[in-house]
Amino acid sequence: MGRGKIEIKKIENPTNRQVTYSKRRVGILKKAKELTVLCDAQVSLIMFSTTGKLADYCSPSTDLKGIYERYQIVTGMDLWNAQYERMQNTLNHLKEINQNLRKEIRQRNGEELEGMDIKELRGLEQTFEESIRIVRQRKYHVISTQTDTYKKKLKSTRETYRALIHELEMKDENPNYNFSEENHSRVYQNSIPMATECPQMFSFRVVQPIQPNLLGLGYESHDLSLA
Amino acid sequence: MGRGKIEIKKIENPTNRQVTYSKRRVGILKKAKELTVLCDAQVSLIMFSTTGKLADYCSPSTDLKGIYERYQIVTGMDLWNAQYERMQNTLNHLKEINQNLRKEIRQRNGEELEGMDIKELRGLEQTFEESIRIVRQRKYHVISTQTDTYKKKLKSTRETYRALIHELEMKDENPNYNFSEENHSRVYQNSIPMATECPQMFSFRVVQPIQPNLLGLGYESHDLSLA
DNA sequence: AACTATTTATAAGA
DNA sequence: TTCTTATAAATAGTT
Repeated sequence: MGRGKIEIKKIENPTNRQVTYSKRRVGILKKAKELTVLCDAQVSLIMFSTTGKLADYCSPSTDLKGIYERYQIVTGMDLWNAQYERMQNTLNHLKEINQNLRKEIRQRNGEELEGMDIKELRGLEQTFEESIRIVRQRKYHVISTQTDTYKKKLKSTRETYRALIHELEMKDENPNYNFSEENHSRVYQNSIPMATECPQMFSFRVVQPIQPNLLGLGYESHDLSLA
Repeated sequence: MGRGKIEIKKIENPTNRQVTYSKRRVGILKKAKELTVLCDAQVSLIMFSTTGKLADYCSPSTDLKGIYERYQIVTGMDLWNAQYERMQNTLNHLKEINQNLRKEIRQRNGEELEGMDIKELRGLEQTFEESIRIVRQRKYHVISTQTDTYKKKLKSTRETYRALIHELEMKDENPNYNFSEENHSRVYQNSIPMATECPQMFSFRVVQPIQPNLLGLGYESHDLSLA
């Protein structure tokens, strides 16, 4: 339809191609609109030119999503649903795992014991016993480490103090006065309140029998009394 | 373009409308194909007639998914991504929760205690103590219930046995022989092995001091010795 | 972008 | 539906 008939194959001249695209784009859009109005049809038309420019039309009674969904229903073809369903499955699986983990935690909190028989209860009890043993071990380890650290700090402070006293002694150059061993002892005792610079420091005594329980269950008091 | 010019508005006669749709559908599909070939464009055309029949065309260089993805990129419009992203977020959130739950369980198993300070360790220990208390309580409850049940069964069995003996006595009609109270006792003792019909039955003794620990911590042995 | 000769699409009828 | 055909509409090549 024009001055001359054209063969339907790619127009090699880019300018020509672009011009033809512009003209025909308008034409097909008009056709799409007319089809929508005349025949009460739902139409979606999307075009990308070689240069990537988008032109589209969608009949006003619907939208792209609606068209696509209807397309899927009619064709049975699936563009996104597979992925969507896979995600949904993963989601449900994770939720299930979550439920089980929560239940496990609740049982470890001593809840939901109704369904368990004696064997299971004894197993749970033993798990707790083992856990409590490990936690206590760890606790003592932490305490020991901290106490050692503070002991070292204290020792260092004492040595610094002793050095200062010694220096003072030298500077005084008073040959008539000498620190006795006893005085030294007093000085060290006075230095003890400096430990308040380490507010977290504490000594502790463990209320524990000398002989460990021979049954190996070790149900002594594990409370720590702060000095 | 035809014998007469028509106004672009819905064709009310359904037959006419259907005929026009058929003709124009062919026309627009041809136009779409021509546009694709002549201008090297990417085209998607989807049409639903009033009767719901689908007709579509998609340029061979791509597919519907490709067209829609490109459409989304160009328009910035989002057809499914919002939902998709929401799911992805939920998924990640669930994964995170699961991680935390697993960590909690590991800590409750006495693993991963490295980062915890004394206060936290003491808290964990107390949780264990409480849990162990509840589990033991439950365990004793289950055992007591079972034992009661078996006691009742045993009592019932003894009564049945006694009744049978009594019946036998009557039928014998031997006035020279009577069961003494002593014999009765023996009979009951013999009946005890019948308890083996209840294989799960057991009596138990709790190794427990008469006086509870006054500190309220109750670290007695909670092992049960099966009789 | 406008023009216009021609081709193409299609409305109405069969 | 399909074919026919008169006519409207689209558009290729030109300006």
